[in-house]
Amino acid sequence: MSSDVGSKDTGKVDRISEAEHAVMEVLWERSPLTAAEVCEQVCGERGWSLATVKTLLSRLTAKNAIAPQPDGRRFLYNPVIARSDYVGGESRRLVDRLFGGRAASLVAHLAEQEALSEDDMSEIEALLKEMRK
Amino acid sequence: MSSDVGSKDTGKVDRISEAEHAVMEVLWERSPLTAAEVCEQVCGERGWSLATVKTLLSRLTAKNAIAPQPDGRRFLYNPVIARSDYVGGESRRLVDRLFGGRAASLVAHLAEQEALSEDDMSEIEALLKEMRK
DNA sequence: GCTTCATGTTTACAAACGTAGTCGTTATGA
DNA sequence: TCATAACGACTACGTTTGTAAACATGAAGC
Repeated sequence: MSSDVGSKDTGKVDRISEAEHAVMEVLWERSPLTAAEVCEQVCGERGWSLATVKTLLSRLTAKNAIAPQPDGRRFLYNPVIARSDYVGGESRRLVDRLFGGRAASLVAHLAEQEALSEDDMSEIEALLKEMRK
Repeated sequence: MSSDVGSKDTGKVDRISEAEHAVMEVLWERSPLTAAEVCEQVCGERGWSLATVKTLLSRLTAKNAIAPQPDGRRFLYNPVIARSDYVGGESRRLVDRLFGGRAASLVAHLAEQEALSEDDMSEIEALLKEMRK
């Protein structure tokens, strides 16, 4: 599949930038989509032009984050990496970088900063209780 | 206090990049420090030259993240922004961007990904219990 | 057939970033 | 007094990112 011997096609995905991430969110929400359809979802919100979306789709394709599937004249774009993988990776990066890899420290910090509402806390407690057994 | 009328000195701090953050960590650990001293702490670890550290210190100063305090021929650098503020900001950004602002979702995700050890979970539970009343 | 529209590809360009070298100046030891 | 080392300031340069225009090409209506 997709031979092309000699091209560097490690299955490894590059880091996704902020703008690129906005496009990924659209595709995670619903896919496959055309460039125009992606634009419909984000161009308004971010004040982008279709050209911008096209560029981002190209870059994401180059980064192996999405896969263009030919559909006549155009392409339909599909996410290649799962949202949960991305989210997990980013979360881990943050925890590693800022909390020495200790996830509990992150929660502690959020709690101290009052970043956690009473509801959040109950929810987390319930979650943990569930996890535990 | 640092009059200098006319210069754009909003107390607002710019976003700190990854490399810059490494320097901040050193200064948060101990300060004030000279450029050479900062280098002693990170140049080995990151394979940087002293020149690189000097550049980063300049940029951080321009971003109002640190404040150079004259000491004869040289400067001693101090963090201006608190580590907890930075950490809080970054955490919030992540939660907003990836979890729709719901911190509990982040914790849920970490839990599902087995990113939380048994110890982490106990620790968090204890923390929450403490917080609650 | 020819104009027009949609679409991917190429090129552009400024700002931010990572990484570092050079320059000018002053303290300092010989 | 003179060479040298230590510093901050300035300059440099390739890459990534944000944002988009120009271009080529094929589809589609007229």
